[in-house]
Amino acid sequence: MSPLVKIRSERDSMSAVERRIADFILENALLLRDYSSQQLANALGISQSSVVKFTQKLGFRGYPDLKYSVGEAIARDNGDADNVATAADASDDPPGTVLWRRKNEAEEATRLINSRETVERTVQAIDAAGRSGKVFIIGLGEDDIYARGFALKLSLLGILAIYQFDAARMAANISTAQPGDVLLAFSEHGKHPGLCKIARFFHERRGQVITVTRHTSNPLRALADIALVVSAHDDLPYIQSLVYQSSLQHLLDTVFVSLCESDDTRHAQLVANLDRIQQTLDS
Amino acid sequence: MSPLVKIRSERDSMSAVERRIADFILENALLLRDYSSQQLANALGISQSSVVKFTQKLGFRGYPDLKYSVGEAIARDNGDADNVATAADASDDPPGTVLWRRKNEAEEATRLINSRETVERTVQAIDAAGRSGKVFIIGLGEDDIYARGFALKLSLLGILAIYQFDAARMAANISTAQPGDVLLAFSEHGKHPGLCKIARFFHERRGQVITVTRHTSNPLRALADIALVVSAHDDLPYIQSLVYQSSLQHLLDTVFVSLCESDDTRHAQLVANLDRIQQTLDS
DNA sequence: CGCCTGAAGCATAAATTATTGACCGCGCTT
DNA sequence: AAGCGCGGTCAATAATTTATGCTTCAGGCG
Repeated sequence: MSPLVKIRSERDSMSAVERRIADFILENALLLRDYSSQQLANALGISQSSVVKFTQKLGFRGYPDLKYSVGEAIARDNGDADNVATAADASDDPPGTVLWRRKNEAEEATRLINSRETVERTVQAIDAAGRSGKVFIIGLGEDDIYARGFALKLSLLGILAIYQFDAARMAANISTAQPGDVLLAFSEHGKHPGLCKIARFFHERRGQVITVTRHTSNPLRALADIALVVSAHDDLPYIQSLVYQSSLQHLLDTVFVSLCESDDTRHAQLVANLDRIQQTLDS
Repeated sequence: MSPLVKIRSERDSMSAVERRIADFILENALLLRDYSSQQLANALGISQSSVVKFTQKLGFRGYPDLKYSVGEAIARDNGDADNVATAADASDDPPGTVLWRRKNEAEEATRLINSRETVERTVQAIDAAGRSGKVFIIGLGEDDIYARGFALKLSLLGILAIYQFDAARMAANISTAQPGDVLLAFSEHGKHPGLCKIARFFHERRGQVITVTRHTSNPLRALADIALVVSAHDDLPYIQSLVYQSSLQHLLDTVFVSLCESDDTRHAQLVANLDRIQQTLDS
């Protein structure tokens, strides 16, 4: 039980000195952290032993025990209140805190708009393609590095991933596509005509098209069998760009983790690959 | 800030004994209530003074202060224990929620260990180099895409950034370095001898060396004029890797945003560049 | 190889906490 | 009214706990 509640409940049956101690603790619980039993006694003009006896009467092992309990109680009551409070006056936050909040909002929003089912279907499609076929990946503009990063990760899982950042070359690659293969197309605004053309072409060859775009209605997304979407907003364009990228990254990471955990073989292969890379790098 | 997060974040840069203390506290935070510094020392077979020094290094006033803080942290976590519990086994979280929590912890820890001052100095060094000199950027292994992404961003700000992912070529580039130039070296584990050699060489040419590594003590970091550090942990290696990357990204974003906001000219240039790119892509 | 730095322990000082025993005032009994 | 018991308080002190200074040792570097 909360020590503060306990103190209040017993207050009525206390002696005068004890009651003064009780009142002091109830009123200054926050300050207690910095008080030793001696200091508390001085503050009230009483002896230190009275303080200790007070705590023992209440059933604590001693003064430090009471102090610890009061600390817990305050923390519980405040819950995350003080986080919120300190968060409000942002001036002396560690650097990056504001940005971090923006990112969190966007990542959360992104999580909410991609249903479990969408993610699941994505994972299954890539998994299936990885077993018997190929995964084509294309990302234009700023998305290219994320596309490329994802392609690298897939290859760590033993999935054949073909990455291109050039629409024309990708068109050539795609002519080798088989039914069951997957095309992952990244485009923030989904407006690139070349990319749309590729998606259509891929679709004709009976491949599954997965698009990754901003959460707007856009031509590319309209062509998708599965559409992953990213939410990210900020008034400042350069912040918005960072926020978009981190949400995109998080979405991809989510898919990747699902993929890892969908299958023990893949998982084992990944761990082995990571180890190997680590050793190569450190040498 | 939560002492447990703090302990985790600093764990990497600790000595063996300190790390054992850290692990013990992280694993047995609940038992801490009943441990004096001496008992804790006995449990680990180390000296009591090591325990006290450990707490002081972390910025606490002493052992009781740490203990009190841990008590608060536990209480906060348990405070809404029912909420947490129901949320946890409600497996109908949106996908990616667990990963997101991991990332958040790591990003928070990373924010804590890079002081405002460190970030400021980094920004100023890059800013100065951007005006009258060059910024060299090298990233090996998995860090390369982050190094490259950062180089691209700098160039959007009108800062001359020279990116390489190859130690040998970078060595050649560096021979053109002038005093006042900056070298940004990325390496998760900071153990690559070639990179260290480059950093030393660069230092001789009176350039500022900024390193970005995991928050361990490592040879590369030791050579730095300014050391940015990343904290990231998870039991599963592939999760840890994702978490590391997102913390790294966030750190870089933080620096980038500071850079943007340090100067109106740069800011304007950036906005113009972003617009231009956008139009090019959508066409 | 010698120097330096930092980590860890030992011994000890300082502080905090817990207990003891004495004193006081109050109410109750005789 | 005097004596007695009792709870409450305190000063003194014992016990425990925490903090610090000093020494030693090991690893890195010139």
